Amino acid sequence: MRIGELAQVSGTTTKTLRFYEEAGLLPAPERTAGGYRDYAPEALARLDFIRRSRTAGLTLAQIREVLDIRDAGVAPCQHVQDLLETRLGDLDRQIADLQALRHTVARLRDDAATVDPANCDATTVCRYL
Amino acid sequence: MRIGELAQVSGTTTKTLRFYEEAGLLPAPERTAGGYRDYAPEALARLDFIRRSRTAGLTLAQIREVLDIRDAGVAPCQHVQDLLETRLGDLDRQIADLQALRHTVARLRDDAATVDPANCDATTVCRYL
DNA sequence: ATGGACCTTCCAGTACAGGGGAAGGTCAAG
DNA sequence: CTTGACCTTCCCCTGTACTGGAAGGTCCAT
Repeated sequence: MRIGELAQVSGTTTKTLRFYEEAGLLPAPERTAGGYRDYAPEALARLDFIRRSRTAGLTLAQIREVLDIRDAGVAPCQHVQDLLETRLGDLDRQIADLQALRHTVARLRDDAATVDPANCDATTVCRYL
Repeated sequence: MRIGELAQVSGTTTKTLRFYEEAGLLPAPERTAGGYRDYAPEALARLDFIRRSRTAGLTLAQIREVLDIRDAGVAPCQHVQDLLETRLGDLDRQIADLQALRHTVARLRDDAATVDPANCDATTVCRYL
């Protein structure tokens, strides 16, 4: 399978595939006589895994970790569980931070909405922020 | 006031102050005979505004917009209200996205937790993702 | 044999908000 | 007079996940 075809069936781009290879997420494939990359069908499953992992919010570095463990011949299940657990903690923290920020911004907006703009003057920057 | 002192009282760094000047957030200050930046006390209020705006999640580009309006002699109140409103919408969307992702990841983790790792084999990447 | 689609490598840039460090100038104290 | 703290400009680097484009090679049909 050539790179363009793999890009199409995996729903990505040739640029991304070369980038993943460079980044150590995809093994370097065989080459044809003419120097073209020639992917084995397994590459698609690997790309699906990468896509699903990205959807779960894992970084490429984290995905590479999992793939490296698998490539070493070990089932990465425990590592994946740990990663998901960590990711869940990150998400909870991130959501809590954003909600706190939302309260702050909502408060600022409410304050700003109750004031007659005619009372503003340009010499101070802006008292709402 | 020299740059190091302003950095200290504003709780930032000299690098950041030069960067803000370069980015158009801080006006170029006077220079001493020796070529040192010599800030007027007003710079501190401006930096406080920038800090508060950053805390509210505004980007430097958005803050620059507000400051430009003010520097043109117009009270930027309405603009600030609009920005805060937009920012609130962004936050709501971002929080909703993260919560959806949290559900997905929690589901993945729960699935992963109920399975005996001994049943995993290394030939597939990992069926949890 | 030639056109066009596809591929190759390599270099550079995107957005964000600065940080690191070199080479050199300034200023006050000792 | 020299030391040390502070300042100047300059350019490159950080991390994330790609994206764009140039110059050139390959392959297949016409």
